[in-house]
Amino acid sequence: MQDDEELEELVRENCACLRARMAARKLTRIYDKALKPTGLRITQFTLLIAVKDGRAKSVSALADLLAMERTTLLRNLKVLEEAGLVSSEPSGEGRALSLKLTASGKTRLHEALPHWQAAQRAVEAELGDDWPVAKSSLEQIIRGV
Amino acid sequence: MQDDEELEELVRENCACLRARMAARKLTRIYDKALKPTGLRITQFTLLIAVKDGRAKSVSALADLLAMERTTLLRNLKVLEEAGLVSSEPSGEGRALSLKLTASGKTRLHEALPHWQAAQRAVEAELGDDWPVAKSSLEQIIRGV
DNA sequence: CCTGGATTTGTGTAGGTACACTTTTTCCGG
DNA sequence: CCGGAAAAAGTGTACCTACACAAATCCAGG
Repeated sequence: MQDDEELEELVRENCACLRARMAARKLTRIYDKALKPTGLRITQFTLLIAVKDGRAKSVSALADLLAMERTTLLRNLKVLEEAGLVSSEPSGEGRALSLKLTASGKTRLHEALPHWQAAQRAVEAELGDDWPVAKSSLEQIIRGV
Repeated sequence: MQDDEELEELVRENCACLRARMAARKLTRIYDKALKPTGLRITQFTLLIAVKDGRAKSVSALADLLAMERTTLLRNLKVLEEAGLVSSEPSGEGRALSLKLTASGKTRLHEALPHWQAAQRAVEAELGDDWPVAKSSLEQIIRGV
């Protein structure tokens, strides 16, 4: 048991979770702003891409792929379904659902891609040579922890 | 169309925002779980520490310090006030509010510190020598972007 | 056939996030 | 002194996040 003041200082100077959340907030604002003209948010945008990709055979599998709690994904998908961008139907395998983009979803995704690219380029330019290092660090956290 | 496929691949393999959000989600689940017995979440915990520290002279200044949108911070503070852990009153300087921990807030923070430390140690152990690098990367994103 | 465990999807509740817009207060130049 | 710019706090709406709990479906052993 050490001094509380010291521990609090340690939290301020070292907390991995605080730092990750701060970084996520900053980046989310940047990407959301860039995607604004398309009416999509970065979460919805990446979700559309993950659904189109189709390598996840169920909502549960997709949640794992996105390091997202399953029920969170369910709520996020609901928004996209109500917007007519994604459709879901029984896949025939177990109780799993099959997800796919609607025509409207494909169009919106197509329109959004350049806006994403602009944000991504701005971020990479800002970070310069440190971006590959940062990317690798983030992926290690995602995989490892 | 083929161009789009390539861009979508780029999003999956490279998006800074997606990676930051995934990392934040993973870490948040770990820290929230560790803090569970205290009834605090990691956001509330770090907010208590930031308030106790007292180097922010207003809610707006505190928001900047935490890379958080001002109105988000307002809502998060409201939860802590209703829980009786934080109190706010006019500071006398401009329209700014003065924030401070209640006795109850100090107690809860004291109880939570060891739980935070356990989570932090686990994460640092998992990342090993890469933790300093990851930390530095996150801080660069927070500052730079 | 059928039951019990494993897998998957769904709901209730609660908190975290932020944009657009508004309201309140202060401060300062004329 | 006064009127407007600047700064700070507050509200409406909508979406993101996740735990606890429940319901539906499938599959293997009896």
